Amino acid sequence: MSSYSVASPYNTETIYQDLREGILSLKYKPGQLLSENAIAAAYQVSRSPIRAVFSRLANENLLMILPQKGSYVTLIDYDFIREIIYMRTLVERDILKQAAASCDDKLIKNLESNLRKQHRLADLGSRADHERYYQIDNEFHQICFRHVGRDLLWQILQEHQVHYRRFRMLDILSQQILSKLVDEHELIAQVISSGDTNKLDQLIEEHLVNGLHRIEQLVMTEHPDYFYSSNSN
Amino acid sequence: MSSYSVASPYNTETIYQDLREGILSLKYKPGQLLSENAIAAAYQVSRSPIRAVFSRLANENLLMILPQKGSYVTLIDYDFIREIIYMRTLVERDILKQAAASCDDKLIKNLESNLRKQHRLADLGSRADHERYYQIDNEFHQICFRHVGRDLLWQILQEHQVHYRRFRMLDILSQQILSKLVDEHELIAQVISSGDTNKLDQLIEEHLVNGLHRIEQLVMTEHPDYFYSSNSN
DNA sequence: ACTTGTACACTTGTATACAAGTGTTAAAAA
DNA sequence: TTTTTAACACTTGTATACAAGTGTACAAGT
Repeated sequence: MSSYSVASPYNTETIYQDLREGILSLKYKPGQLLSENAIAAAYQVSRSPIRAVFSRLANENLLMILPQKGSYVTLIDYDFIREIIYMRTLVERDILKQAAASCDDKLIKNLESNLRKQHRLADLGSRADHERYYQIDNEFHQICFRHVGRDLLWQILQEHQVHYRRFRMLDILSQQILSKLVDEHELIAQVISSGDTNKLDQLIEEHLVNGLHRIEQLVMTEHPDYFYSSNSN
Repeated sequence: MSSYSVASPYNTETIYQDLREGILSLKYKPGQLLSENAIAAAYQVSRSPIRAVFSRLANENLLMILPQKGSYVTLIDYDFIREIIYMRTLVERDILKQAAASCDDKLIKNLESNLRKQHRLADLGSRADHERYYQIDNEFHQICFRHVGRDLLWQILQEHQVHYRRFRMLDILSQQILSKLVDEHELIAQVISSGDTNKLDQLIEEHLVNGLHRIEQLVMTEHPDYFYSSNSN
């Protein structure tokens, strides 16, 4: 290594995280071309580390590599999302029931703290940072998983549901008003602390499936070019 | 390309599938060293395509690349398995209930056909092809998913539960007698066709969790070097 | 005007030389 | 004998040259 001026300030793992986060946050749009040379130049490295990164992204279905043509950010698979939501509903239902059954002051305190954060952001109206809201929304659910000792499952779900994450991001970004989402979380928290698990089934179902309807009606008309249906093709 | 004698008979995708299948079928043992040069030589290609493959495998947590040291087949994460089984139990419970509710002749015919295959293999005793049994076992569950219109979810679960697959393979390989597994499937099929969904919850739970107990008692003592616990470390 | 063909500027795929870290082995020094 | 040191045979990481396919732009021919 020639000491200075040649070495890139980025290491391969950082570049991978960067690109991945860029795709998941919709900074790189579904369908967009990502060229090895362009990315390599941007990060001041050769194509070698970029190719390793591209291979990983392609393997996660975030990038589609077409030999001799180009590499493109994958479209969001609508059918994929539907199945993930079905699974998430089943899991979340069970987790939240357990949380309600073993609810204590600590859990209530954590959930209320999270809800305050959600309110603070929602109160900003259109000036709210929607990406930040996504994080806090996620945190709400994670608190429940962690409370019943399933933090690892939460992490597994996160890592494996990359398509779902882009869908959620798009859903939140297209929300004019965040308060509706906050209200749903508020309701869930109430049910957990009151232990009234009867209402929970329908509540969770609605909370997760609502997003699917919103996407169907609103986003599919605005960004049909972002989506893809593996069944209809 | 110099026409002949130089080009490898393998393409990169084939090599990837090969190595992946090798790891999942336990042909490559957990903890075993896989060197880029060795694999490259075996497939008569340079390190470049192998590195791409290794990157993908590492990203799926099937290979651990230690820079300047070597690349090793990952150990099976015990805590990971536990969480996957928890999730699988929830999903399978719901799927099988739906299957029981919408049971028809076609479903019964498919399940019985599958069970006959299981019996044929189990009757061979110790001469049975255990890897083949794994496939048929899988097929049994897939039939149920497909019947309720969730074939895509089945595929998603398959792709994402690579650790679980190694666990199942090890479980089946260590079974002296396959008939116990066949009996469990037989019972599940009966419940589906009879529509007696009350027993289903416990049945599925046992069917999936039994493997966990078997591994705890039997395999952990025979192959402790195959396993790893992310919680205790 | 239309068609055809060619050159060129892209794209990813592969092979290879070298960089740099690690661990072992064996020889040399204490 | 013990310790230290140096050489060597590995490992993966990076940069680079070239191979080969694709699409476009533009000019020549019909």
